[in-house]
Amino acid sequence: MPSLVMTRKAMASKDTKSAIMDTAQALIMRGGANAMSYQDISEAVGIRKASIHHHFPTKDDLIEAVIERYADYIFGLMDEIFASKLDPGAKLRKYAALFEATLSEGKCDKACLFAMLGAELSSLDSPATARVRRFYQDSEARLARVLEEGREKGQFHFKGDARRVAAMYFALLEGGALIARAEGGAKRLHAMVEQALKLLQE
Amino acid sequence: MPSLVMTRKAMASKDTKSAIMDTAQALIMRGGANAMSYQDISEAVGIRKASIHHHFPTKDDLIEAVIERYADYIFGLMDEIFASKLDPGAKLRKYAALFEATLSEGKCDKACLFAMLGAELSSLDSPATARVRRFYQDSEARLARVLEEGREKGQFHFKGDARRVAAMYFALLEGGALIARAEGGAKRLHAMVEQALKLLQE
DNA sequence: GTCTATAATTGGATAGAC
DNA sequence: GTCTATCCAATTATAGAC
Repeated sequence: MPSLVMTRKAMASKDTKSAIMDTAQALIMRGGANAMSYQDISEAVGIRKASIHHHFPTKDDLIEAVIERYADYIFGLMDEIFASKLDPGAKLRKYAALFEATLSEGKCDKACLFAMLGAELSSLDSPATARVRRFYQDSEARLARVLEEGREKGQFHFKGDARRVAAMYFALLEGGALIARAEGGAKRLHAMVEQALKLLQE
Repeated sequence: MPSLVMTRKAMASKDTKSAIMDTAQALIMRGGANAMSYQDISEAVGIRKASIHHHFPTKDDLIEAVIERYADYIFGLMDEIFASKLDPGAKLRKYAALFEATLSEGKCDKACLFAMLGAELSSLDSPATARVRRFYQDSEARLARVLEEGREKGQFHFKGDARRVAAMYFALLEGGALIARAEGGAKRLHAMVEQALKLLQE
């Protein structure tokens, strides 16, 4: 079941650098960048704090590397789903399923990396801030295309700019995952998504 | 213009304790609890770090006090809006306007306190975690009542459980505020809200 | 209730041996 | 590329004078 986290196979720590990034990513998705420390990573990966600095001189370097890799991974998945032969509704569901699957993994404690960083925007350096902004833009642009496609095919019924509906759906997923983490988990998020799609399709 | 932040009048630091809480709340709404320190508060309020400990022995005590006060304040506003003579659609808009106004204040850097804490759930102590959960539940329960009212009056058109739609609308607001902070601000969040209401009303 | 002073810990980061 | 050792700054928190 694909999720926002790379699969075991894809993340199977081939090298130390990847292992560090995998751990950092998991920690950020759990508690945010401010709650992620070199000490935590050190213990999880099994190397010393100083060794991490060899791969990522500063914490901002590490965050940036994780961000970049995550964005590439997500947009890869998104493009695959959205370019498929599925009908528009199924595409939106499959995309949402990534968020749901992330909540299902482990202890239901991970949300989208960019939802976490969005909350911590004020502590991020300016390249990271810009990257977060771009992730939101690019996600919404892709969603807007699928929504427009669905409207043209008569599957979705809404008035106005598809980009607005895209922004709505995206905010629902990012916010919904954060909220569902507190209670209900994947099932709860799924219910929100289905409700939104019902409104779009009737 | 009322927002999620207490108005100047209501928060005008009558006493040091309130001033500390006001500052702590603002800092959490900006960058989260992990990014809020006694040092920051000390500088903003104009007292020494040690003095803060006299009012709030531990950081968790401070967070809990802020949480409790904030929840009371928000539910006070919500109940006032939802008990008014406004039609259901107007009630939902007025509630959303609180989130929008929060983004408009100052540097567009504040989101709902509980959106921030939701992201940092894993670093919170268990009373705080429980309080976050309850805030989500209680918010959704109130929204569900208004949605049901709107459906009965024929203003809203949706199928299924009103609580699901409530969860959707709430997630949209909490997530939308986080995202709109990165770009677009209040106007952007407003567009998402209007789009959601359009889907509900047509 | 506020201050000075200080403890105890942790965080990010560097130098240099192996 | 990893380690030990160390540094410096920032936190949370306490003790005790005023």
